[in-house]
Amino acid sequence: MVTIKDVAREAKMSVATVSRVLNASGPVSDETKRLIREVAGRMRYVPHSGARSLITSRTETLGVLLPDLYGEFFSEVIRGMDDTAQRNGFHLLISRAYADRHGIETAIRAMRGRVDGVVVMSPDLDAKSLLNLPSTIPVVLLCSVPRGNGIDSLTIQNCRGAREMVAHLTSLGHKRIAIIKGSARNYDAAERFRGYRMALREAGITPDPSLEREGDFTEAAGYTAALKLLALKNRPTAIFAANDSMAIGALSALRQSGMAVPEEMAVAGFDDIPLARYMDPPLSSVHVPICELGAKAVELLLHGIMHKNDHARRRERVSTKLVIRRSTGGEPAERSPPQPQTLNREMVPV
Amino acid sequence: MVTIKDVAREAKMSVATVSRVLNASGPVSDETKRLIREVAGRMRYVPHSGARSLITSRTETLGVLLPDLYGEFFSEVIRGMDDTAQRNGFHLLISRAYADRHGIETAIRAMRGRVDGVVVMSPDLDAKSLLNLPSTIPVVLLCSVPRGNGIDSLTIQNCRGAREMVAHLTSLGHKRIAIIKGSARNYDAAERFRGYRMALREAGITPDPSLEREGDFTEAAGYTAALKLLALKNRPTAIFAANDSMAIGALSALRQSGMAVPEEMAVAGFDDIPLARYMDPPLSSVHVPICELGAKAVELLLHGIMHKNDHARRRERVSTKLVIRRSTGGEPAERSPPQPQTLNREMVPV
DNA sequence: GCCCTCTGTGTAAACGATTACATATTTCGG
DNA sequence: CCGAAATATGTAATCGTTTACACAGAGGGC
Repeated sequence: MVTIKDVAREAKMSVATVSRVLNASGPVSDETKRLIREVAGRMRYVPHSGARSLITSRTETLGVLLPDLYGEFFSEVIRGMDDTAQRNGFHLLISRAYADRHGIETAIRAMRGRVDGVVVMSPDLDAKSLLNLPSTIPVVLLCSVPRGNGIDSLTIQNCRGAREMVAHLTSLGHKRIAIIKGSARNYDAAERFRGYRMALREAGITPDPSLEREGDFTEAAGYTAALKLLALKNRPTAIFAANDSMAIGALSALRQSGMAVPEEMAVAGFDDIPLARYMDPPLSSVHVPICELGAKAVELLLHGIMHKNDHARRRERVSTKLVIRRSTGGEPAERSPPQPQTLNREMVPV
Repeated sequence: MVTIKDVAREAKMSVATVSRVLNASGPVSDETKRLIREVAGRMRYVPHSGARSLITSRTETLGVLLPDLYGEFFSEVIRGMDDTAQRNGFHLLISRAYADRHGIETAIRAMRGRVDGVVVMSPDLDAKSLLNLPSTIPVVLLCSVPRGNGIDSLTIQNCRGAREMVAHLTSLGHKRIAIIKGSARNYDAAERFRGYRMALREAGITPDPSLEREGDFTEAAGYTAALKLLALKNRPTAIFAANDSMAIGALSALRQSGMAVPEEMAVAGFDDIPLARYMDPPLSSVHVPICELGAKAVELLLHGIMHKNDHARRRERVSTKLVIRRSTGGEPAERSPPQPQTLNREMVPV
């Protein structure tokens, strides 16, 4: 492996000068610059990042700690992160970890010295412990309960998004709106549920516990929950699933049971994954700009790193957008005069 | 930041002894061991990986270079990689890069000194340049054209999988089988197309260019291609899409055009993403063990690292599995006596 | 002609770990 | 009871960078 010394020897210069050229620090004559660049390029010299980080105590690497994520969400959030990181000359060290305290602490430990900061996604409601993370380095909490102790955090506007979708359903005249909830201990899930309840209350509807089903964000859970809802003697006329995967599972169950969507049952999801529009019928959903979420998280983190973490703590949220497609129809089972529609509509592409 | 010196001072021992305890190298008295472990734990000492890598010239980090990947594939492959890496005490440095020569070389360059080896996924057929990678470190090529120059490679049994699926369709009596191809310059796509052609030939069917449609692995492409196929005067009776996303797009198009699947048109995909079984009708597909693919890639890489890359080059492939669901039906448009069914069947879950 | 400020370059001390070698102590066979 | 072998610990060199400091020469104001 060629080192800075090799380059210096070859160029008949000292290592200091080579370093100065390559980091554009300090004055160097144009001729020397040219020479050293040429030699370094020819020898394919790349500085050893370990040695560099030893002296500068910067690694130019960001840690990313994720729980078990599936599908679209994972890839999109990483895409956003990597773009922003690369643009700023940073690398991404990615690791999956159990969401509990121990898992996260161990993982952060293991990253110490390898990263300048960490994005932690720990959606578990019970992970109180994040309060006293070994945060000698900047941390950004992503889609996690925003803790008070001075850690930046970034979340989705879950509550607002859910509330808007359910409000849309009530505006269509639905009175019995079921929800398929996300995992019991999941923060996003809890917030979406809160939005659901809020919208019902605002529409003067009393929540019916039999319409509130447990789920876990998988298609299978949506499928099962939908069947249970159909078995009720007093059926709902609409189902709001806390994410698209469950909504798709529900659609599948309804189809098998011969229920017409949206005529007999309206269905809505959350996330707006690319597939949503290719469902039958195309699925109404709450759009989440996942990629942007990752990008913002990294931006926050980089800011924390640049300012040595002594800035006012931020608590940001990315906003969602209602996307109404056919699965929520316009004609609920129990009719009521159609409301004026101010939400943005979108149909299946040509 | 607490260093090994701090620990040594606190424990009233030399750094050498501390290092020996923490790395279990060399003889140390039990009492000293206990003491040092206690002190190190109390002080929350974590060795600086940069310093360590400087002297050991190992980073215990693996680089992963991926192209623009979407959805399931990305997350699954990373899951498999991370599991195996963690189990062996390694970290994952992940980066997206353009698939062309320059992009990959730059990315590998940027990783030098940070990683002990790299998994490169470069599905672009034209990326001949991979031949002379700056491979001072072990490299494993994933889902890429296997190059001859002594780089380990790991691919999917694309050709075989596609061939089996198309053979299944011909066995059902289909004579006019269309294909929606993957991206023109994509290796996996090319192989799947090869399998398609192979199966046709084996069934004594002459390929019809009008039934071979260009695609790019997106739902939108599948949607468009399916519409084009429907517009033909001499329509196919079955559509084989080179991946599930396109198959789903095709299903959507067929549905909108009022075509009954599988009665009027059979549809099959490739990948068997989780959603496949929740389609209407549930989508027949070629199952790819993506997670395992990632795990195997890392295993290969670790092997290369342990053996300092001087082992015989390997070229492995993970095998696919036919999953027949309803979208391929059993009754093609043009009847023929049903064949005995030896393939594994699977229906929508309860 | 002198001092001061630039410019361009080199020397050597960090950074935090590992480890070969040295040293001190104990164990033990004969 | 001696010397060898084994055990336990310390000293210091080393890895590849960056950078404070030193220094030499050039240019310029007085």
